[in-house]
Amino acid sequence: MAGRRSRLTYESRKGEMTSPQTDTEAPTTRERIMREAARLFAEKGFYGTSTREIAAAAEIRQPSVFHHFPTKDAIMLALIDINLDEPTSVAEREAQSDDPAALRLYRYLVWDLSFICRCEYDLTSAEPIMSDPAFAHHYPRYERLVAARRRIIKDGIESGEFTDLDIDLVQKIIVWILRGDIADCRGTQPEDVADTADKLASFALRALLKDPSRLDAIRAAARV
Amino acid sequence: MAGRRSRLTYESRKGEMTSPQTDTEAPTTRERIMREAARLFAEKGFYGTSTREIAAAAEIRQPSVFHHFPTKDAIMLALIDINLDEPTSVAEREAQSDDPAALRLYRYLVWDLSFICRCEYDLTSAEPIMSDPAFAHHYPRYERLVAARRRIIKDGIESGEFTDLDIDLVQKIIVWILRGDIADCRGTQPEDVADTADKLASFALRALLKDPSRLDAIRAAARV
DNA sequence: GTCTATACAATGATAGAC
DNA sequence: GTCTATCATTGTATAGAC
Repeated sequence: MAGRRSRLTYESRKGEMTSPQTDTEAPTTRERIMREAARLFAEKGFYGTSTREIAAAAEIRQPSVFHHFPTKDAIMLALIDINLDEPTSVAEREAQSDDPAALRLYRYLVWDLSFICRCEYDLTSAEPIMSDPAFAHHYPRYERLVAARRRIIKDGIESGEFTDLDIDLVQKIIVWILRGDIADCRGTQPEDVADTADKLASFALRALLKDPSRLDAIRAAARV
Repeated sequence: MAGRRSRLTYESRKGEMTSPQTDTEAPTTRERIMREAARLFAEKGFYGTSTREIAAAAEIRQPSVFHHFPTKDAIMLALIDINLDEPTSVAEREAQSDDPAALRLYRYLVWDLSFICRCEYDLTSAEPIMSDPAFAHHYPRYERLVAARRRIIKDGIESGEFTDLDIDLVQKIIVWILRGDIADCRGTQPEDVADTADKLASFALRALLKDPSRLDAIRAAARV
């Protein structure tokens, strides 16, 4: 049921999304530019990748890139959008839920970790660029995602489900795990995605839960 | 005793090190170049930082940089050295120890997390550059550090101290925490360093330990 | 050891034909 | 929508005076 709902949300948004995701149609030039740019940004960084390399990988000439994106920055911005839009929406929904915090955190983590690996664009470069002064305009958007995650952790500590740890430190570790997984999952098979997401989310919850034996019940509850 | 020993190792090495660390002497031009380069690499990436910017920050002219380093790459290589040399040495020593794996992992983590924050060069850029094909020559050196950490985790799982988790996944998470702390600790006060290192190492061990109530005993044993 | 001057390749972006 | 041709700028690195 939960899976069904998120799938519908997904489908209904597809028209306005920049990604074809599971479509079988041939990718448009714009999509090819984004895909190859994301791959190259992940490998050599945003500044280390030239528009000529992107064009070559997308099999067009360098000036043609600028027909689809006004600047090189705009390609990065499109990737940042993908990296922030849906994850923020899901995190905010979980932040407002009345379920136990441990269940909400587990659900969010599994969803985000899966999203990361299923996304056809390599988002490795999109996370660390948020610390780049040149892209500082997007701090406020990122802060919404941070605030939603923080809320869930805070609820868990206040309800006594989680050990009384430093909220911001826990928040940081969660971001590091998400970023690490982004950088790590390039090319992972769809089979392993759900399994890895479960293992990573379980690791975090085992460290957080005052009673780690609750973990299996939480995992079972999330599968409903 | 352990603290004394590592301090002596430290001091005896100082002559051949590129870093003045706790010295009160004015930094040499070479040190200033490395410090400012490290700071700028962390902010805008290796490729996003020009030798002109580095020179300006170090208060010299751009060609003067090339009197101290043959190429721009060589500045990065000097930072990679600092990021790998001592941590590998400490990890390999702990890998060969006969102490319980949980204690060895905790000790290594606290040492490395403290090293990261106490290092006067911002090593943020040195870790991810290991995935950059242009710096692939250093894979073998990095692999030694990875192997030593892996050994400790493996020992802990085989001895039954740790939950039976995927070794490589645990290894990855530990790297993510170390990298995250590197990127996070720029400008942290020396007071917080030991406390943050303990909290991060404790988080990892709480997730790993089959019996989390052992954590406080481990922390106490490491303080001897 | 630092400087000025400069070589020369690579960069992001534009103009205008097709 | 893609191309060729090109521009202004910035990049790393060198030569040689002081």
